[in-house]
Amino acid sequence: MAVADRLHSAAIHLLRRLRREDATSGIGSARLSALSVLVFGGPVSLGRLAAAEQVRPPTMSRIVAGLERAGLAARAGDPRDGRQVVLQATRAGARVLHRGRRRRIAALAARLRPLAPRQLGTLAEAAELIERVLRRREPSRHRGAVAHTGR
Amino acid sequence: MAVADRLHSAAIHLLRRLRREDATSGIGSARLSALSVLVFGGPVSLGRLAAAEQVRPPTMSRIVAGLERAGLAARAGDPRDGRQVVLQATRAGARVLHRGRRRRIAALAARLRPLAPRQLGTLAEAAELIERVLRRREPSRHRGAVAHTGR
DNA sequence: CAGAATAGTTAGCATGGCTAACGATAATCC
DNA sequence: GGATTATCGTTAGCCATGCTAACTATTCTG
Repeated sequence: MAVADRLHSAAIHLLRRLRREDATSGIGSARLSALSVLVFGGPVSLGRLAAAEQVRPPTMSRIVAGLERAGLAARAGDPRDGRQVVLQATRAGARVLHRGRRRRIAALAARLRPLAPRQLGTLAEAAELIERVLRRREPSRHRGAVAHTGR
Repeated sequence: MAVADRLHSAAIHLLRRLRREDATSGIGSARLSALSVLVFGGPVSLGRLAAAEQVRPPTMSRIVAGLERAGLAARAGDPRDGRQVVLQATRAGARVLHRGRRRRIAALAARLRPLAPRQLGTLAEAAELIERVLRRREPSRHRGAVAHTGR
């Protein structure tokens, strides 16, 4: 479908551009995204965080290691289950998250500024449509433990 | 700006959903994206391709090396300018592109299917707007006569 | 013709995906 | 209770993709 294709390309290029803001904020996109789950969702185990971010546990293990090294998140053992690790954002983590997010949004907003109100409306409507279709259940899949409605 | 925020989130969620499809296509998203420029846009120099893909020349150099190694694109010297390299998709490249794209956007297309034609039009227009604003020069940067390889 | 500008490449670093293999802990099954 | 099995996370090692700095080769310019 041509629309799916163009939308796909546009999303790739959009996020690729915003990556540059990440570089100046000193935190990569995977860390920023995981951190946002911790800040807005509260403490969670590593496995659940990996599932929420749709990555494998080893990947999340390394992302968390980076966050910990930077003092943005902390690990704690679960007293009831010694295998699990409970992750939580630190105060500095919350601060950095909000700052990085603002920076990305500001960069995008600057580019949208020359658009006409009608065009902005089109973008807003498109964003709404995208979120809506993504919220639907996976086509031709079981109604299992998917959840992850996004943030 | 609220629109920027919503668009940002929508793009993140969209690509996160599609990331899994990448793995099965046998070609990474950067290569797929660059290859698509070659297939649909025809022969082009490396620098222009890098600009179109919003990455730096060394990055594109390596992406092209991968495409070449896989037999999906070919380099040729520009007879008029010995510094430039002209890139072109091979037949195999075009074949792989179409197959990969189909696979990559299959999930998205399935999700868009229930939308009304007018809504699909909104999404197409939004994609076009995004690509356009991304191609503008950086706002609030000094306007040297650089033009950055133009477009 | 000498020097500046331009196009690509190479080298090296960081991030972020993955699988396979390995503990360590918990749950289950005689 | 002890052996087996299942689950959780980490480690090791692979590959892709971003970047800057520094280099070569070519072209343009003064």
